[in-house]
Amino acid sequence: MTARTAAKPSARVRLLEAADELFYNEGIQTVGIDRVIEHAGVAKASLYNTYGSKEQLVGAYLELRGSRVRDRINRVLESRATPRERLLGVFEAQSEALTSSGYHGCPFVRATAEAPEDSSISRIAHDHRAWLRGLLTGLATECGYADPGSLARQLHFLYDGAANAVRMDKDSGAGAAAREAAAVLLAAAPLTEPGGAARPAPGMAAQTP
Amino acid sequence: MTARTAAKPSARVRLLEAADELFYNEGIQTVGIDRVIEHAGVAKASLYNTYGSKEQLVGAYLELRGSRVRDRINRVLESRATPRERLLGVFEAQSEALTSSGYHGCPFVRATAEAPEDSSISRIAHDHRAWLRGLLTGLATECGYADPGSLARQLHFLYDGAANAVRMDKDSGAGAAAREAAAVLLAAAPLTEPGGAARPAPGMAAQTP
DNA sequence: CCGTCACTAGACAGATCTGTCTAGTGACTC
DNA sequence: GAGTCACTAGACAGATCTGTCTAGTGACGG
Repeated sequence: MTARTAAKPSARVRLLEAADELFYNEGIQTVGIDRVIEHAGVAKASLYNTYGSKEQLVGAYLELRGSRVRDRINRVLESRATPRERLLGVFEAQSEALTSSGYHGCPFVRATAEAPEDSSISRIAHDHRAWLRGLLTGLATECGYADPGSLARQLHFLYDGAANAVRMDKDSGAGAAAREAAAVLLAAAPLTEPGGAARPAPGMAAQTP
Repeated sequence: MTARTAAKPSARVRLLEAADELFYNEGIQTVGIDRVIEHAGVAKASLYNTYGSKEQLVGAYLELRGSRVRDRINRVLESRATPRERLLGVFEAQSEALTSSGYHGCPFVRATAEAPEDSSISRIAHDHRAWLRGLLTGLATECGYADPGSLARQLHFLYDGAANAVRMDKDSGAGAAAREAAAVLLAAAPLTEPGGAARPAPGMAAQTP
């Protein structure tokens, strides 16, 4: 419904674009409604007619960010053949985003830092993180790792750590460095033994069984 | 100067304690001055006489948090003999903090997320991060790793990722998991070859030389 | 006894924020 | 031509925030 065929974007779209730009670049609490409507070139009543409240606009902004990230990762994974290449492909997709100009850290981490513990922001962030965690765990399972959950968790640390380093240390090579570290973890993680003993992980092994 | 011998803490101390508790638990922007002075049991004029502004009180809060973290790490490292044990000791010190009740993520990450890009908050966070990065790099150098800077960077990803997972996923075992991942990276990283060829890293090796 | 010092209690100013409400405009359809 | 729909412009209310200012209190030292 409400399909716009013409060239001029609707107030809803312009508001979302303005919110995306301002909330991501400057933070959610520090950007007021007036800034958003001014940047969108839209009346204040349009915002409250379409989104209802600032909180719901913030929710729409985060959903947009999340879907972009998921699309980007899925797009990269389509061109990867093996599960191992796809696991590393997650980090390559992230590197694309991290090295693009204007990257200022994970929008979910930043929004959650500004929000109360149990807000709708936390819920959206949690859903997105669960999606990524599930993706990593599934791929690790396909690879035949003995403990795909633990491996996915460690890979997730690298993923988050790299995003954080770009924001806090202006370390633009963090994505590539995280990919290298991920490759090391993949090479070292123990596989399930089908018949005999697959290579049993250098370093320390075996959780308490 | 201004040493208080008696039992009742000064307004300065009570303010800092209240700021520490409220800013860390609820965020900086969302906690107003009135909440802080009420919680400290102190008059508003006392705050502005001692700290001058909210921003400076926030700075004092972050300095306090940072010094506590550094003290905790240094204390653990004193009981570790080898450089490798000390590197892992950093993660063990972090695990202590991460599993203590009331941990809500890295205060620097959260404060930076709320602050403009170039504020005093960012400066304090940057200094603390540089300290940790330097510590990791120095220990990696002592261990004899061929590229201590890269290894320290990857360990830092794990460190930040674990803290983030505790906050965003309520993953209370993240600290221990990060320590295990760190051990794997340590075992796999190439050492400098003194005479012949030291074990040359499984997985992929060698940056473009 | 008197001055100093650290502090309290709270009114106040000025700014800013979210959200509501009124009035009106332009395009499109029946 | 009339009605509907999406939208604009901006005043307004009510709350909240930082920071200032006045007036006063109690302890302590010389």
